Amino acid sequence: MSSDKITIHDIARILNVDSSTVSRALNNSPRVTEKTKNRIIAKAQELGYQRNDLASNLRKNKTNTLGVIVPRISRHFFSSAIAGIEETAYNLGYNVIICQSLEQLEREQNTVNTLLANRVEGVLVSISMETKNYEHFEGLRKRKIPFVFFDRHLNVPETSSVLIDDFQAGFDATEHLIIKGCKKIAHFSGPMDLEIYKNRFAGYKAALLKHHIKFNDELIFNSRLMEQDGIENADKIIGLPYKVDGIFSANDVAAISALQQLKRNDFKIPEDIAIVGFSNEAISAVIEPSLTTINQPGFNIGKRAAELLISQISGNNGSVIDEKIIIQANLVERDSSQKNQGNK
Amino acid sequence: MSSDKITIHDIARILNVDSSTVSRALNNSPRVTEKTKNRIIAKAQELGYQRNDLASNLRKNKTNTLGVIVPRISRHFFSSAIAGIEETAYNLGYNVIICQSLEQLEREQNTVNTLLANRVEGVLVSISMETKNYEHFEGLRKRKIPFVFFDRHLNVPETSSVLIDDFQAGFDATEHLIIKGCKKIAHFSGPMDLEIYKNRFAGYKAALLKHHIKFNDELIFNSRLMEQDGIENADKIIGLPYKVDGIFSANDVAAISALQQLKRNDFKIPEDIAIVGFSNEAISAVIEPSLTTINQPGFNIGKRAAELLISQISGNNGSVIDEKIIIQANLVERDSSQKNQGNK
DNA sequence: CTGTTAGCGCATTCAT
DNA sequence: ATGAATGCGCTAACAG
Repeated sequence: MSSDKITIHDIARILNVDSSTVSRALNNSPRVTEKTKNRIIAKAQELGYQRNDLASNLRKNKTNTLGVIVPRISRHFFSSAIAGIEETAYNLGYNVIICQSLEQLEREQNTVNTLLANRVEGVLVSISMETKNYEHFEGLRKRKIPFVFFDRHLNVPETSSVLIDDFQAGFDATEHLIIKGCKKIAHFSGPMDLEIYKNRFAGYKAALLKHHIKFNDELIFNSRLMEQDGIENADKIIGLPYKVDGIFSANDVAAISALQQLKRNDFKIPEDIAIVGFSNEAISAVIEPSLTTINQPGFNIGKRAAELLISQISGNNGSVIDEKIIIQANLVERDSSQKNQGNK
Repeated sequence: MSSDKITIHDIARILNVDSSTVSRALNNSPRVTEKTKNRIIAKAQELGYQRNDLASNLRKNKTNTLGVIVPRISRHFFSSAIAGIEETAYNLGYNVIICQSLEQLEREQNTVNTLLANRVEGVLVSISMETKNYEHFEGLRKRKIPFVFFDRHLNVPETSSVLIDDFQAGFDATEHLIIKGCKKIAHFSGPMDLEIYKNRFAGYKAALLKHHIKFNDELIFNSRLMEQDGIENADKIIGLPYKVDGIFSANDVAAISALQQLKRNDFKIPEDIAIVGFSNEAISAVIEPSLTTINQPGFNIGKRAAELLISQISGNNGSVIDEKIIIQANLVERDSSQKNQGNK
């Protein structure tokens, strides 16, 4: 009844064999007779034996575990990325420990230590908004634990990243607005320490340049792109002496709250103003038809990042250690002419 | 340089003390002189020592780890719940291992074993759509590992659950439509093995009864409530010989895809048809103003569930072991008169 | 094919 | 206040 704490020794004693035989049998070693193997497995099942992975991993000095650090698990982009990571990890026999930094550097540092203490064999990380340098990842390097950045990265030598092509996405977004006829295009930008926001901003500027539209510093609204920021940005836009006719927002949260705030002030979207914002699969499924979005392929990024990391762990990376994998984001314009939606 | 594999023995050797002293010092035991303690801590830091939690946990027979099983991490309700779980766990010094069942019973069974092998001290679970009985949780019970269901639960004796009041939510949703003037209200229901769908359906029927509207079996569309199901449901509604004027969908995914499909077929929402669907914080933030939603407080449910579980682990549950905590969901009607949105 | 022995890294009892 | 000895549960090297 009480199947509390059954060990291989318990099984061994009952069956009059040695615990090492039990261990071998349970690990399906070829060095045990089919007959005893079956006896052992049957008894183990009967007693409800469960291997203690702590002990096993300690002994083997191998955990088959990856660490993941994301800013916030409840952001859909990250939970999709985790789903992608898990799929790859699961198929390749790895477990995953997930940690949140909650956008705080200090917590990010702590999570690295937690992962280290848990002897993960590799780490996937998307840095917090507060993260400016990679000191706290040096411990991983020293211990030769490979790590791969995804989406939000730092330029660390000999470290790979899996990224969205943010420059291109920013360029596409802005050009899309220009082609629609917009002349005064505002940009909601994020912390410039983060490559992704820098690159999106660069894409914005490049598109203006290409189309001979003068860059206007007044139209750049820098913030942390939270819900409240979008509202405030919208208010500022409304307050400007001239008319803004387009917005390219570097994320969806601010884009959506700005959109709602504009509507509350009787702006018509997109007649008065057109918006492009980064988004993700869930939100873009329900978003306003008027809001063009750039799809962030979280699942694929997670998948690719995990594949890359595991290949580095296994050492079958043909000298490619400082690789940047660039994944294209898709500009998705939603309108009622889009018929063929939602198939599988 | 190579801070590979530093153990307490390494530190002990260098400092000419015993490893047990190092262990004590590193655990801030009062049984070591401040002086040696400082020397040890300094040296540990210098060498980049990191405790091996595998060994530590094995020795202590204590992992301070909770397991979480959810159907799919990328569904916002679940990732919010996980965020709530993590907050509580983090504050109380617990780690969390997250597993996905991907709605498959077999994977759910496997995850239980994985968690068992990892010697978690408690488990939080939201069951898959395929789960009909609790055999595979018996191993937890036998090992005296407490587990708590959240959101999707089974009636297991002596097991607590943290739930949304689905009956009430279903009732509110349906009554809302009736008060709006709807007479022919369709219901998109989910698998009836799951309590949540059963209860939402019961709430629907109760509201009809209260308002003397005859129940019509033809208006019940049972499915797994995926995107494609919503589209198919919408098509069926369009094909009916009489006019449906309201829909109560038991989840958001099907509600949204149905809504889009109806629009594509020139139905006006909500003039032709009104919809209430369960939803979550992210989606309700961007959802059509015309679509009334029922907010699912994922974060709070996760938080409460984790608190309950940890209190059971600690044994300071005053004999309350089979508790049902019911959390109210909020009906949120979105319309343009809603001014004061998005404030922190 | 199976048993014996050893030790992964740590925390803890008991001794001094 | 510190050291010595032990074992958590498991796997692996070496015997036989």
